[in-house]
Amino acid sequence: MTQEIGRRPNIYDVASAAGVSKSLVSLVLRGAPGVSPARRAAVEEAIERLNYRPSRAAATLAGNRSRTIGVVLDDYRNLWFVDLLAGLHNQLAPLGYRVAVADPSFNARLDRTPVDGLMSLRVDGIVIATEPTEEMFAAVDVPAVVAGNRDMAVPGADVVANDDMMGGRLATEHLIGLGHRDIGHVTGGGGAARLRALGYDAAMQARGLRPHIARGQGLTTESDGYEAALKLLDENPSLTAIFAANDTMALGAAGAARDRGRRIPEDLSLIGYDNSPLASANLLRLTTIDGRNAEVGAGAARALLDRSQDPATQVRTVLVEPELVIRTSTAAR
Amino acid sequence: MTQEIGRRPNIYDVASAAGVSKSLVSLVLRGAPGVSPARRAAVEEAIERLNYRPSRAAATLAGNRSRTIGVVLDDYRNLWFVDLLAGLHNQLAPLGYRVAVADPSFNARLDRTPVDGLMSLRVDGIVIATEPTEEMFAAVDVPAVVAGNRDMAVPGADVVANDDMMGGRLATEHLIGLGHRDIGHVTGGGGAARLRALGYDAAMQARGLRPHIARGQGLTTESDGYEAALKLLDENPSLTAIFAANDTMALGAAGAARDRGRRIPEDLSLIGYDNSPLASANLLRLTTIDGRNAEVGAGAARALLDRSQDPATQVRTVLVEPELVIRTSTAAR
DNA sequence: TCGTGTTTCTGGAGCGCTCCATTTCTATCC
DNA sequence: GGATAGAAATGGAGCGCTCCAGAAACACGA
Repeated sequence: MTQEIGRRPNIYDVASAAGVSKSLVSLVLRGAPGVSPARRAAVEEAIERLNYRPSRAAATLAGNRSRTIGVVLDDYRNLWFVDLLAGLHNQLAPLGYRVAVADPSFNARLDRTPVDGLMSLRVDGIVIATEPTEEMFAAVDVPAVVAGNRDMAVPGADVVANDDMMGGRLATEHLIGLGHRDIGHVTGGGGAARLRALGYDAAMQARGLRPHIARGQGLTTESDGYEAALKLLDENPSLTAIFAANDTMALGAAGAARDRGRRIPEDLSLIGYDNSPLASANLLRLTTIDGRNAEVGAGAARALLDRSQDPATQVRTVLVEPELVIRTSTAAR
Repeated sequence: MTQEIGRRPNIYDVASAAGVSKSLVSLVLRGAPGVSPARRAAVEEAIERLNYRPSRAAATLAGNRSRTIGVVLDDYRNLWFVDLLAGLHNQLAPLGYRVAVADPSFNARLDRTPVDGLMSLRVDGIVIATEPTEEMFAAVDVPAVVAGNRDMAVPGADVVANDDMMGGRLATEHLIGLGHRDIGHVTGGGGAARLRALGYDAAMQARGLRPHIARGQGLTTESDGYEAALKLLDENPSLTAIFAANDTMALGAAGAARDRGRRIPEDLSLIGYDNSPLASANLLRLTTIDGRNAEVGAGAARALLDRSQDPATQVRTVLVEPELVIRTSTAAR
């Protein structure tokens, strides 16, 4: 009650306002069991009245853990991460964990990678939702999961991803099933794209069809998709279908088709990958592969929690089965 | 050097490894001036050797500030925030500030809004990049800026936004300049959309043209744009141009045009707003208004810094002038 | 009433830094 | 060489919590 003005209330102020000890306030804040309803209510009332906000810095320092999971993203423009985050959050929030997002621009002084920044935050686990590098893992001493990318094996890190190769096969077989024989593939940089291309190739070979693969200058952006699709259409005018390594590239491919006077799906079937918000847009109504990223996120969360319980558990690779989502960008030949 | 194994190194470990005091290590960590090059190098070498990562929790607690700016986002799918974040980051990073992103799902136990979570982080300033609510500001006692939205006046918060009304006028005048007279507008929920609609209306009235405005069920998503554009096209078949309140809605409108057999730009000119990554996609090549969100982000950063220097400065509203970006989705009538 | 076990509550120590007042070192000039 | 000023480096206090061992309160049967 002797709280000076101008100072933020702390746990002691709440305690004396509620007539309990600071430890009891701490228990209420953490939602611990074994607190009598009467006192819990008194503390909550005091929190409300004083407009108290707990200090996460103090909680992290004292508890030696932050109850936070760090996620490393690469590019906000590729929307596949949206479901990933949702899946992570849904699993983690009920257990009192928060999610902190770091992107590559996150780097501060003396940080080499975004992972360093997360380690400074003392996150209790890390989800790498981008192409991992050796460097990133140099300093990680908390459970780590690589999500959405099983190309690079990172020592000690679990992997949760959708089965990109299977997805590539699924997409290609869908086109073959529609009667297409001249099917091109637009690929890009990175491990996921490589696996999807492998799936495409396997499906084509299995039917004795000749694969046509093209990629752009960059990684997997819209303009890379545009560029690669143009190449494909110009070099193989008989192409009747294109499988793009992701929805963003499929958007680029759709642009290329338009510029070459090919209507979708009448003259050219187009299939993407990710089932991102873009794919459901009315302009595209893109048939795509749903990598079930919310599942991937949930799996990453579970892997992290399991490993923080028992750090010695064998490193696992969890593959989520992708699903074909049929819209109207693909049609029978 | 007597660092127990298994324990994370702290500032004392670094100090004794480098043969200096913990205070000197702290100075090096913060990049403070007045440290001799020799000792700085020794400390940095020790940091490297011990693989030391500073604890942000301890730094925040001891310094009573986090050197972090919190940003409240609403929807990752609307990509206008990408440039906003970049602008913020560019201004803030050189000064040693970091950016922490909170979205509405951020809410933890006892948090009413994402702002509460940021206050618990002890952020030094807050950028609201979504529709602000009264509730959000109840507990804010750090400098706050509303970015990209000047509809709702929040007591004590600066506002940095692009001039949505002027942008709406710009877009409409561009269409009028191309010879269009029957111009529809696709709008949505929220203050920015309202102002853009006002600009549209003003420009139409100024030329004695009759405005046609439609909106969808929801806010400003692709499907809202689709729905509203269909309404517009069906009710006013003579329409030759549509101005959509943002690029995402313009994508929806493009879908509606396609479904009604209207080619863009031959049969229908289409203009969006935001100059988001979507607008530059080859399929759309969307003429749009660039709200210069990087500028808005930079302005928000400056406002925050100014106000943290002098909390008493008059509340300001900074309007960034939007620019017309002409691509190929608009054409002369 | 007392003892015993269980639930609920408490005070002290300490997490790893920053800040600040003070001390130590270095350079310069007479 | 000694005085002085400025630059560089230091040690102590304290930020607001969590954790833990133990105390207090309560429940219930003998």
